[in-house]
Amino acid sequence: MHQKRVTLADVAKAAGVSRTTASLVLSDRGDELRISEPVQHRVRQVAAELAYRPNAASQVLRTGLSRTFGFISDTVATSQLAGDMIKGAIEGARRHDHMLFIGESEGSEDEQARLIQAMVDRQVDGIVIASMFTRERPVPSGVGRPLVFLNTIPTDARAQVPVVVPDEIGAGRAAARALLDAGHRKIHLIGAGPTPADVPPLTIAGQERLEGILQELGDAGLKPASGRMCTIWLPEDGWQATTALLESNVTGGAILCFNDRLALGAYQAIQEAGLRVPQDFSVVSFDDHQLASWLRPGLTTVALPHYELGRRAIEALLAPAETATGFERVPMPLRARGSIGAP
Amino acid sequence: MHQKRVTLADVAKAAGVSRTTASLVLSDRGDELRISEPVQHRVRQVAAELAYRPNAASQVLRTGLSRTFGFISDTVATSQLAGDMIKGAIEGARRHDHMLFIGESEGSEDEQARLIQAMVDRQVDGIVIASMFTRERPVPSGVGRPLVFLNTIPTDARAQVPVVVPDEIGAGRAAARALLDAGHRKIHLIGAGPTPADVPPLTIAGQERLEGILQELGDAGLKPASGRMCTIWLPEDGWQATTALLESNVTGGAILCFNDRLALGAYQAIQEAGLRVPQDFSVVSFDDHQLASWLRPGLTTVALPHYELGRRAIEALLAPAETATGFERVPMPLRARGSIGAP
DNA sequence: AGTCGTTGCTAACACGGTTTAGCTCGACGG
DNA sequence: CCGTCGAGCTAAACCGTGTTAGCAACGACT
Repeated sequence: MHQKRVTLADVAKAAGVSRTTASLVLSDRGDELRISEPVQHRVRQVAAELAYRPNAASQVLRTGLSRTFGFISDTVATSQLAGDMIKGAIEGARRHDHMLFIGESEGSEDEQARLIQAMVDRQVDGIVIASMFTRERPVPSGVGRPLVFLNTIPTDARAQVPVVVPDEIGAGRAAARALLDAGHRKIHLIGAGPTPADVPPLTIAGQERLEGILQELGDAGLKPASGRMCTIWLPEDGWQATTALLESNVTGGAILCFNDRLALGAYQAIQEAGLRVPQDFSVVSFDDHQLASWLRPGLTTVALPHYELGRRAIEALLAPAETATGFERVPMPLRARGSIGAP
Repeated sequence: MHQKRVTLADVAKAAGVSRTTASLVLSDRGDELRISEPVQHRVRQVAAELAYRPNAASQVLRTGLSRTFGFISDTVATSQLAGDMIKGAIEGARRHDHMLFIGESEGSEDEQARLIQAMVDRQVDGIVIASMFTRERPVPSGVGRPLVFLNTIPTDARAQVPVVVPDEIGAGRAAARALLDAGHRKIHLIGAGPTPADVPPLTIAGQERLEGILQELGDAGLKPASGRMCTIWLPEDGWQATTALLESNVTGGAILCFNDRLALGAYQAIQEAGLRVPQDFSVVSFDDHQLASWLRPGLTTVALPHYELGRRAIEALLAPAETATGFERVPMPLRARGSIGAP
């Protein structure tokens, strides 16, 4: 049972003014439209006493603005990464006094279209289309609302959609630099490399991380000591690649993994071989998964700024349409822990 | 700029009927109110041709129903657990053709009240109040919409709120039974115990898991071989407790950890002592964190059914008010992996 | 022939706000 | 004494749908 809500008409009646006046006062246009101070005060007081709350549906209907955003991701669950991204989006929305609709397309274009439709029906003020792993996707057409791609690159380069992505190239450089700074010259790659062609398909993150790594090593006149491409980046794959590395008579040096899960596998392989991090091998990776701080020693990793990504995507929705095009690359900060030692 | 939407009036005009007729046909009340078949057909066809979509704001205003739920959690980010719970809630909402608002209170009652207010303003059809770790909380008053507590217990027991929680007692029994079935008699607890009083404050999960464990052991005429309470359940704490256990001259047996993170710490301590899972120690725990499948050997754990929890909370919102009271305990299934061996 | 019931549709109001156009009244200038 | 102007407020239209009451036409029955 909904107890009956207090309406604007109730407030107006109790304050002895017209609905118009009450509306003007409560939307802070009282001065602009010359409502006297005493009347304004009375209206506000009555509204507070009655605990008046405007009916959002009615405001949406009239103004076309819902103070609501939509956030569609392809997968929410695969990683807690998503959680942080959503958290950032919620915070971004909150700052602008908006609420957030959330939806999950599970990678299906049809389901995504359905969600966009449902959101547009509800007059959202903008939609963020997010992916949990960086990849290319077509831009949905005819949405009629501001759109932002998050962690996703439009297939059609001409499409005028603002894009927010992590700076993976910078991250690659940062990871390599961390090892170089510690004095390492023999750097083994786990997950991709050693040449730019050795990258798992469809993953832009892998491609760009490798690009950054090769740049930074190149600047120091170096190349990777070795590289092992993994099609999938789970701990098991990291374990296999690292075990293979150890069996090739490598007993020390630096290992650069393309994500934290591969690094977990590397830790396991190193420990099972009776070797130690960081005394025998220095390890560095990407993502800053929760896991990284749990390992012994703590894993040094270049963090995916999920919270920032979510927040900035919402901000991008609100940018004026002219500004709102082109890429925003969010920096990926290095989280130094205990996994890097001297060579 | 929004291109102008097609309205019901446009459809009616194009089909040569009144708005009323169009409305009746499109809300499937045409037969009931005797609109002839040819007219119905024409209206539907025209609506499809014009890609007519009803304006949700207007429907909400008229009917008071928004086909929208709210989901408020105290923390989204701490764990990917939240991700699955949200995923379940989204799926539950989708099944009933609803959208989901999401909000995060960060544990603040004020912020929670603000979110509830904003959602009620938007005429949500119900609100789920979720917590990421089971605990007690007061029931917000005067919401005027269906409410469900998820993973949270009302402080005031008389409060008539449906509650959806995981069956932690059953989980405790299942974990203990898994070890008993493998033949273990010496079972060491990490995180809580050995007596019911040895539980970290404010955690209902800990209390109930312990209760289940003690019940199951009691049924077999046993007591825990030892127990170490940890105020916080991070890997570091599990490592310390397990290291202490190993230093007390225990060189084998079964370890029952109160969550997967503690179990990670246990793995680390065992490996650093030169011992092995499951040859020297069998390990079992709770949660089924992503981590559990990544460890070597895979960690046997009793899963928190986050997805189910989220889904059922939404279902509970839709249950008729009379039914909608009391607890629903969602079973926690055992995920058997490789961490249990013979004694 | 008049009454009644049925079929097939529509006029008009309601929902709760925002916004535009305009009304009233007193002061003031000519 | 009349016209003008600004201050301070309000009537009424509007957003797009759902819903109630009822109208016109027509055949059936008394």
